[in-house]
Amino acid sequence: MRASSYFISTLKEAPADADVVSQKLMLRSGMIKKLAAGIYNYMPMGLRVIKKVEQIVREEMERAGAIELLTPFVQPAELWMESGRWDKMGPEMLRIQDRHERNFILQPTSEEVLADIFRQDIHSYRQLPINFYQIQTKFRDERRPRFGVMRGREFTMKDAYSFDRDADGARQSYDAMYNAYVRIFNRLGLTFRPVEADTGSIGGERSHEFQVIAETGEDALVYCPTSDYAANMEKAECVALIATRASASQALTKTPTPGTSKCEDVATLLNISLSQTVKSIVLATEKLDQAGAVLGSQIWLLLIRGDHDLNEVKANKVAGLKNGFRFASEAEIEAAFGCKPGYLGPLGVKDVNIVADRTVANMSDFVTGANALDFHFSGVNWGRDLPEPDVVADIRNAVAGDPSPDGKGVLEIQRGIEVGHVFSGLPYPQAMGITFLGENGKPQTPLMGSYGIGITRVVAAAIEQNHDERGIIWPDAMAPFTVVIAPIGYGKSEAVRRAATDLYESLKQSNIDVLLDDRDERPGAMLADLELIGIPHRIVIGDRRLKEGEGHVEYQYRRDATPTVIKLADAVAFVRSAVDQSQHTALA
RNA sequence: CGGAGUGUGGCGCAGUCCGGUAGCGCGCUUGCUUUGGGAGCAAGAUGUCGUAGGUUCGAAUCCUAUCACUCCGACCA
Repeated sequence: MRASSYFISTLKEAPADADVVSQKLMLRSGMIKKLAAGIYNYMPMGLRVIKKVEQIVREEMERAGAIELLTPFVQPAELWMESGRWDKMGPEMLRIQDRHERNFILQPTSEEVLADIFRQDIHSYRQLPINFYQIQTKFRDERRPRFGVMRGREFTMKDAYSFDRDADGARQSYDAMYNAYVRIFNRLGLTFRPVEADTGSIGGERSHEFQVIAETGEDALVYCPTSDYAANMEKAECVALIATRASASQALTKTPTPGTSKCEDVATLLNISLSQTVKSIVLATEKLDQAGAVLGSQIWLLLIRGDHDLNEVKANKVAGLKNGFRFASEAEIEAAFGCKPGYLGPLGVKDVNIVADRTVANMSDFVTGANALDFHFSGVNWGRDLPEPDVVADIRNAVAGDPSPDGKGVLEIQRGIEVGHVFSGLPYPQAMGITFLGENGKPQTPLMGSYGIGITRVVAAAIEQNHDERGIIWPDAMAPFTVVIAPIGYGKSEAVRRAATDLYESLKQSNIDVLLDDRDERPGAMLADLELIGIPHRIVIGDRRLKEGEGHVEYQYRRDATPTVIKLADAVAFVRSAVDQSQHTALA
């Protein structure tokens, strides 16, 4: 491609509303242009990158045996009512009406439509397993779109849906997608980590997220450097930090702690470790009668060690809290504990369900609120001072230094950007009453899995992970152009023009995706543009080097600090091997 | 949705408090010079000051409403 007949549109300053580096660089390099909140034009340079990601995804989906199709962006509401998600999804799903006031949605995902396709066209176990995928625009009306295409409302996603006749097949389908994802992100040249994930509101049994490692990532990943354990924060299991409860050694003491309601302050005041304190979190659930009317609220007291944080996803798994909970109101707290928040504790409470974190359940001689303003109890011991907790559960967030749940080391935490997610055991076939005929001639329910990759988010995540103060540093596989030829004085020097054009033609013939920057820009402006856009391999051709010996040019990899002088005659071979080499590095 | 803030040329901003007919930098156009890291000089083009209403002799500026956008929080297959 010649730059003069292409469209390069860069900005020196990023628009004021851009706040993350990938968004700024995508806007400045002319990859995207904002059209509305969370909705972007993909400009030519950006679309090239997206197409390259899509191409790799397609190749690996096909290799894994998935079959491409395309479902409409606009879908009828009926299917979503049938699965129950019409009510469940909330305002995040954009609903529209046609001229006859029929309800439609803009698809946020396509489980229902794929289940419907299965219902119409798959009748026999002989047709299974099958896996359909598409690369399609999605719309999720995020409450607060931000970070450019990282959390846009409209975005491009690859979504695949597998159907199997039995658990064994479902496992194989899942593994095939998992392995395809590993291949995809390796080929894209990204540093990433698959982590175990909670299945969340989509439902299902088994789930992994594929996270691109980046300090600016929104998700916290918990992993064990000495084993293959990795999970996201919501899911990461926390074992009890105290193996067995020590016997009581202190007397129960009511200690004045005026004006100190936080665990940190109490620990400082009493000159004890924060890990000797226990914090109280009060939740409420509604008691309903059979008609669903609210009879009253049930109060729950969750106990977490002072230096830990509550994990609400885990709390949601505790029996009795599964159907949703809320934080108790101040009035409810005063009614149940006879005290304002800040000095709450599990001693002497009635009609409160007490849930202790695994670690808390094994603590002894600990400190909690005394349910009296400005007082805490110290030397608290289970069994002696209060009954054993009603429930012991893992309800806290992991912290760095925790033992790995596989017993093979110590956990660390890093941040990531979720770019892919695989699920198995989805409930939609049951919800929609979908069956096929099994070998025994009887109807069976297929096992469904779904597998997403946020194509546009991959692009942003790649930039978050790979950039410097000058601009983007694309991995070769996603770069809009693999190689750029930057002639100095293209309009003036016949020698430069000829050398640049010859090299350009030769590289094109070698099937290398090459851009010839024949805009005749001044060198400073041209090189700044090319570095901003992030083309990984660059050849600079100028009279100065051409006149040296038999004629030299400069090669520079985008990450290199200084250029390498090479012979013009060797340039094609040199670039070809440089491109080969960096692609192999990405795969290693 | 709660809180905060911003809308002035393609981008970044000043002007608003204190009303007097719109300005700066970048970019863009033309010419000349320049050409190995975002050139210089000269001449130019580009604005319903988000929108609607009001106050006033006069509104970017004051008042009211409205829309859009952004940030923090909550939320998030």
